[in-house]
Amino acid sequence: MSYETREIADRLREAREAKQLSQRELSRLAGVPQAQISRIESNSVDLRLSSLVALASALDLEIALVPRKAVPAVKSITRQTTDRTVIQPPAIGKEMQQLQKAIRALQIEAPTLPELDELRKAAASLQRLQIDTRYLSHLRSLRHTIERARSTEQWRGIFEAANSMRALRNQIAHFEPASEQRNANRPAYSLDEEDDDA
Amino acid sequence: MSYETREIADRLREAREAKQLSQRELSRLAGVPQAQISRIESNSVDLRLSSLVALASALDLEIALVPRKAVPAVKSITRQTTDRTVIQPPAIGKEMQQLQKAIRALQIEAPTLPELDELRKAAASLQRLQIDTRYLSHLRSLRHTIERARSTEQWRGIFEAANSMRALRNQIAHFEPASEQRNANRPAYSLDEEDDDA
DNA sequence: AACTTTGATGTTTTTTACGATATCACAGAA
DNA sequence: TTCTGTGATATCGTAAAAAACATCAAAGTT
Repeated sequence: MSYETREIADRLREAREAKQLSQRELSRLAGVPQAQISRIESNSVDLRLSSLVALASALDLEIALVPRKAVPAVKSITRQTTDRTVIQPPAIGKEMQQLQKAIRALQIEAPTLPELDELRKAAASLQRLQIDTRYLSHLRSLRHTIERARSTEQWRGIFEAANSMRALRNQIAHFEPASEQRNANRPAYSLDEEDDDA
Repeated sequence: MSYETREIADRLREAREAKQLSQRELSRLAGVPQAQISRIESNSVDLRLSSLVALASALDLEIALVPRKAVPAVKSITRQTTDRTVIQPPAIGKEMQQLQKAIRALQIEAPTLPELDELRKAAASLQRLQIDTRYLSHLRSLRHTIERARSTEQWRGIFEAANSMRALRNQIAHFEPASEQRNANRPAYSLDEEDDDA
């Protein structure tokens, strides 16, 4: 496809990756088949507006028709508002991903669990800090706690996990105060979900 | 079609009308059949991205994927940048439309005429002022001059018309200085060209 | 090594936009 | 009135996207 559509395709992929979603997950959220998403992102189809809207809105984006003159200003605003994600060391990034995955799995299994929200918030809040690799084992055991709780259906474990996670967050925030509020101007949301679909 | 696409369709129509283009003219510019434009504006098709891009770019618009959070800011910018046109008294509006039509006709007949650009600029500049109905006859005779020049191919008439138009503009700007740059709250539409395609 | 996830690609069938063309009613202007 | 431009529709054939599968190789995890 043409060059103007390329940018749109790229923006979609970036947005998806920024939200740490796989094509399949996005597919579920947007109701667009994964195969189609792959083709769209590689700019090999002339997609219909309905598909674009579905994907965009699943990614918290909106389609705007902007006067050419306003494009630079809009880009600047967009950049400002765009996820400024804390970049974690690779090992930490991976582990956080696993952790999110565990939480998602839990959510599927026990969607009504009230502690679940706590857990998600704590994870989101943790995600916003720069985490040193020395906390890797903490994260891992945190995840194990969650997984164990899930498999045994001992929901108390979730409660404990949420507590430990908050404690960890506070500890990191305390020892590494510089990294907190690194994004002073904008709240931004790095990887938190804020609102998952149910 | 759905509700989110409605807005896009509306934006397209607004942009077209703000540029004083008929569906057929836009059709020519964008290479999209008039019938299709009608369907699109009435939101009765799920148009392909390529069509959207074609129309948008003919209308000097660009498609942007904006984070939800940034939407208000972007709207504000867009509004700011959007041609805010003066709302003329009906009679003046009609006459200005006729005048634009005459210029367009001329453009088709003698596209290479160098005075034509002058003429267009003068008309655009005039358009930006609030024109009192007492200038109606001026406008009308201005138009007649242009039409006569066109039919007789006496291109000198164009030159004169451009001059008179500039003079008229200055006179109005002088007697009605308050109305200049009176960008009311409503962008509305009305008439403005700002920059045409070449 | 066995297993899972991810993104890409292929196939088939169904749906739909698109382009071309032709009207049509309506509104203005001559 | 007559003529012209406008926007909305209708029909038809073609092309293409979309949906629903199924794989598959690569990379990662356990």
